[in-house]
Amino acid sequence: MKKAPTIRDVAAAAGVSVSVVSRVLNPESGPVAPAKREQVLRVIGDLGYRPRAAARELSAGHALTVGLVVADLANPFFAQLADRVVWEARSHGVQVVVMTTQEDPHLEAESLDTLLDRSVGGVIATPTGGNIEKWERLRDLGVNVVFVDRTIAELEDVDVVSIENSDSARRATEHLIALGHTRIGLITGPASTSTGRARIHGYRTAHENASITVDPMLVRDVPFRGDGGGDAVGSLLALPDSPTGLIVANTAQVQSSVRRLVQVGVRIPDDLSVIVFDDNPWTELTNPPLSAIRQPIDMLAVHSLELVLGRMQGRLPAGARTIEVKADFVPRNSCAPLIRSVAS
Amino acid sequence: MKKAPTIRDVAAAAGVSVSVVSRVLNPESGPVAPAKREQVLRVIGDLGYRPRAAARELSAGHALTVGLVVADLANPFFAQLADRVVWEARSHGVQVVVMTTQEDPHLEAESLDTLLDRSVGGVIATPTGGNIEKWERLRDLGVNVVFVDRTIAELEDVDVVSIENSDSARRATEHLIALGHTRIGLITGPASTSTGRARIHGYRTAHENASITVDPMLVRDVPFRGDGGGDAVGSLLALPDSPTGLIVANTAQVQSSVRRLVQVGVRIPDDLSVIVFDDNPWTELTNPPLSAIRQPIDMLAVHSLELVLGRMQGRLPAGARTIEVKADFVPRNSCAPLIRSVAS
DNA sequence: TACAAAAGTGGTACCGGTTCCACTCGGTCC
DNA sequence: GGACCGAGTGGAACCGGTACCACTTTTGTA
Repeated sequence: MKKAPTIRDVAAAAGVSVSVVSRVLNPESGPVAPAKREQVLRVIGDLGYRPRAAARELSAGHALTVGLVVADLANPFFAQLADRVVWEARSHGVQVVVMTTQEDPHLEAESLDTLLDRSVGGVIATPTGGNIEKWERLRDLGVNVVFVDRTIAELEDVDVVSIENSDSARRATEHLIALGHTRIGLITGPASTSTGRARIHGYRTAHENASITVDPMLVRDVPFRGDGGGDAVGSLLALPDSPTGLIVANTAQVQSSVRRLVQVGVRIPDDLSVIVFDDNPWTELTNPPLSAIRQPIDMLAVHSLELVLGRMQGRLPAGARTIEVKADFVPRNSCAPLIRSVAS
Repeated sequence: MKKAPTIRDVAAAAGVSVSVVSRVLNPESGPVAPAKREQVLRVIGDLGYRPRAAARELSAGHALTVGLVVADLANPFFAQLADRVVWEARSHGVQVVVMTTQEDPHLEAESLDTLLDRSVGGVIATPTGGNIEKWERLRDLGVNVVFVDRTIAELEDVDVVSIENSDSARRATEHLIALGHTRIGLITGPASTSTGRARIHGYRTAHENASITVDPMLVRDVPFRGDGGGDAVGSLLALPDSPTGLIVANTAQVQSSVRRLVQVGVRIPDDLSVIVFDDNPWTELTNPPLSAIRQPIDMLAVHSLELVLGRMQGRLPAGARTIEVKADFVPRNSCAPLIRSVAS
């Protein structure tokens, strides 16, 4: 087991001082005679020298690393987000430390502490909603925070990148209303989350615009983890006047909701028209292919990273920024016009 | 923007030397009087002191970090693997730096260099198959490498965790043979990968045991990325004597293969019996639900991390270890007995 | 009571970079 | 010819921990 060469090894081999080598490594930090630069670069190549990140971080006080804090990589939405963030980061020479919270504020707090130890320059996160003081502390210590997908209302001055949640929910709802549906179920994340609230809001707006009163029983804001989606489906179907349309407005709940629908033998779209939030490669392989709101995950990733890196390099004006990207509605075969079967 | 406290701040506030504080932090490194320990711990709490990882790494020479190098987090298999690895690592107080290769050896090489800069203590990877010298160099520099899912035959003395690839493919094939199928297509990863070869081997073995000769035209080892699966499906169906059974033996190819099958209107299982490798939550929501080989991803993650951490802490005997875990066959409704329709 | 061993403590070199400062050159300008 | 400049260079402090060593104070045992 050999030992990796250090900057002093390089300096010695090139017959110069460490200062010169350092200046070759960071060209902005000072002049080097062209001949010596060549010489040093050659030695670096020969020795296979690479600067140790830890040493650099220690003296710089912060790392060229960003933390990515998501709920759960088993959720394709977060997985794809992580994929893009890692990819974009790489092309900027930045590494990503991934942490998962499983939607648990305690784990989130732990993750943030760990990231702090690592002196990360920034954090991209889908916050659980708790840990308000912790996020503030992070920011006070100079860590650039960007919330993606969700946000925390109590926390001002934080950059946010999300989709137009309310608008997307409104459009999905309008689509079902236009097909004649008046009893539309909504399954979404807890009302304690920004996305949950926004999507309920959009759903309500569509109803108001069409002068339909919303039956509160049709709106289910359920926890992300576990079988929240399945249970919500169960109780919606058990209603005396069960819905003819359903919007599953959170990626984490789509699988369990659809599974339950399949289990109980609901025919889609004959018995129930369904629209789900977040398109992933499998939604078009289900039976029938599901109409979906497609979140531009790439855009979310690109903008988040752009913001974090921009802040880290101090090339962004002060003041929090909010970026909302548009989500597309992708019609497939899971929605049908309402046919009044018995009554009317 | 405040400045985080250092060990010297703590020492000063507690009226002791930095050595004492360091010993409180690392109990094994020396004794501390109980009273002073209390005192120091209180000050640490008050100040919210946390040791900087970079400083620790610099002096230790290696980091409490492992690199995870996978092809692509958009693939549910890798995503879930990453999820479990991150989770397990967290519970051991270790952070994970994730890198993706997109199956490109150049990107892989770049990733390895970056991880080296970070002085990671270990790397868990699904290698592309290239970069043999690079992997060796990594090992020579004291980085503990564990290959998961795949391996590189040319590289000895590397720990490997994988499923019983050959055996799993054999069982899937036998299942179809038992249903009367004799012309069974196989779509799998490139024969340059260990998994590709092993799965082809298992497929062959099942045929030999049943005294069926394998038509080489039925075996398609195609690239992971792009629409390799779809194209393979297309050409298999275009054969004059097209297969009545199909095994898609690689997660990365399942989606595109199934999509193509749906597109061209093949009826499953009436026209074609299908078995796919890797069960993910969506495979039972397709039409029909797909019979699958379920890889115990949790086990892969746990064992990989166990190996890496064990090596990092030097509590594992020398000599490479190979762990193979069993994969289950999950029968669903995508396989049917062969009914000789026209001939015979 | 004597003396060795163990417990407890502080000082400081070191890990491998970055950065500031002082210094030496040539060349330019008055 | 002396003052002044900028390019080019090396020395050394510093970032925040760890670990070794020397030292003092207990404690235990013969």
